[in-house]
Amino acid sequence: MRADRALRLHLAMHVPFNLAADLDAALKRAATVASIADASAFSPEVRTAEARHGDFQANGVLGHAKARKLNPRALAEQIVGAIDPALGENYVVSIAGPGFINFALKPAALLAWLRTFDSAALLRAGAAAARAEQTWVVDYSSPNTAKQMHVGHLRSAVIGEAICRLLAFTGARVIRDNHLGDWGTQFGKLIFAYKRWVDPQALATDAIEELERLYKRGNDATPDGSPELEEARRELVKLQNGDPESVALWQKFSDVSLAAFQEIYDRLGIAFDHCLGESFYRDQVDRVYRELAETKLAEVSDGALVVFHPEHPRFKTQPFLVRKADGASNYASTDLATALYRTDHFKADGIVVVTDFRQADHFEQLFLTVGKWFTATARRQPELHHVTFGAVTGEDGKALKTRSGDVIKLKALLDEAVERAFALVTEKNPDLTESERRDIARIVGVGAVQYADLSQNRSSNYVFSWDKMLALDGNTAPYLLYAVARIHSIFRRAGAVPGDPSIESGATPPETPEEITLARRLTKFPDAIRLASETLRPHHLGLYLFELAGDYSSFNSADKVLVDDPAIRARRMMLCARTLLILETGLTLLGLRTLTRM
RNA sequence: GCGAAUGUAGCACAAUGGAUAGUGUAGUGGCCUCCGAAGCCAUUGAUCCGGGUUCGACUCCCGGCAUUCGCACCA
Repeated sequence: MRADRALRLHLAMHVPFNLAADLDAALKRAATVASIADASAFSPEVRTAEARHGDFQANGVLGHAKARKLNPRALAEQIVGAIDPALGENYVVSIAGPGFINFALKPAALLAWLRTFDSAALLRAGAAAARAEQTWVVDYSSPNTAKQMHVGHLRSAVIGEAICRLLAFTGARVIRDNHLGDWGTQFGKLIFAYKRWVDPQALATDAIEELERLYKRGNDATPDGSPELEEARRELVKLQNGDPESVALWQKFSDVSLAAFQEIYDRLGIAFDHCLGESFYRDQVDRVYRELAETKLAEVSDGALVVFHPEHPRFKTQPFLVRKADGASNYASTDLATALYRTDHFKADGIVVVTDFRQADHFEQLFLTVGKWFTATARRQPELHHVTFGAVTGEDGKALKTRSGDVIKLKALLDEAVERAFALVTEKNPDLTESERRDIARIVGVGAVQYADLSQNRSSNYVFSWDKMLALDGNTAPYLLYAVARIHSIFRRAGAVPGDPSIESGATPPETPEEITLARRLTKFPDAIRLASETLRPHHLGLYLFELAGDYSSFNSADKVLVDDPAIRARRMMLCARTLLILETGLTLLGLRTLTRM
């Protein structure tokens, strides 16, 4: 056993995890060896190729030659001639078209890669170099307290969690921070309403529902200019001044809300490290005002403290309002304090905020301000990313508003998804026990909802539709999970454990077209991870997994796994085991749960 | 008014400046005596309009058109 592990470690040192990155480095070395013009500036630009051109292609020769008035084909030949001969053992190298360099993995090289990366730990070890030693804070979900989570809250939670898992897989220490909307003017109205109309019975049975009712009633009862609004404002002042009764009520609202949110998070597989909402920063904004004033970044305009950015076409006149004229803070104040806390306290190298695109101006102004502020005060500069997505709209194209009455609660959405999945699994697999079918329905239903958001990149608006969100055909969670279940089924039938080295030991290199296509796809996993994590766009991984599942299905239809020939059986078992490993690893990275039968 | 995002087959989406723009769904035609047909194979069909940059543009730049959103004390 120990010898076997040592052998695999040895192999891992000699078989690169990310083949594209390895080829890129090899071509740079070759360019130096060949002494091409400006070799140090040569960027090979190796990327995954379309299958008909091989496995990887280098596009960089064209640009390099063009810029220096060289013949691109001749330059390509020069570089290819200087490639380390050892590379030729693994790839068929060719020059095509105006000067593309193509690399096609030989079957033996495919086998070596598949043999080497045979566990989740090795995949993780291969990917973890990208962000080793880095700390990233991810700010996502971030609902307002005293209201239920509705369909509009889904995207931030689902996309944010997938980004957390991708960052962690690529080596980062990830801090999940739920930046709750738990402070502000709405609490004056809520306390006002609570004191008059709370229904203790309702509060005991469904607290968040009752708080939401009270908030709506409080809002309706306090129109502009009314004495009731004045009363609500007095309640807010009492809360802000630390009146014990008010603070106790506010704390109760927060506790009730968090408990309700947690039920949703549990179903989505989300566990926050911190829930540092706006209230957490209420004592930290004075320092922000002081520093922005001292560094002359902020000025007083119409009584408010604002920041302008003279170099920016729009923000030279559109102010970033960091303190209201009445002296109160707003979300710019607390977001600035939040950026400071994440940088100073968490030592963040990167901060990711996941919200809908309507807040793009705010975050652009925030990041510009933070950059100048931290420069002026000689602080570290974390990478700042605003990850946006389109708003959820109704069929009419209008945004679903919180107060419009017909919002869809997240709890109801998940329930409906699970019910639909249950009906489907019952139809497809009536022999399973009800308990098994319930378990499967939870994974398939919730996964379908999660994957609906993760399978597309769109920053355009998301038109809400039950049918679209819960679709079970095509590039969807059920299709991916079905592939997983079928692979498990083969191992059950064979009485074998996926990944057991003894069933793969006699494996020969892939031979049939379907085996080769599948094996080639498996080696592209590192590139999919790289792309998804660098761009903070999980759909790149989702699309890869869908293509992998498709290649597996074709293989599964064309090539029988449990055949008598031991070499063929071993290599097909290995292909099944690796497909399973990468599908399960990838789906987990997207935040989905997987299953063994469905 | 200023600004941003989006615009790809009937519908829904993909394409990190690269080679003949990929997929799903719907349509059409095949495949269950065969490890799970929630599947596989084949096939029809598209870059909003007009310029420009580039060896090469869905992608970058300029000008339109359409949809959605933002723009001083909500978050």
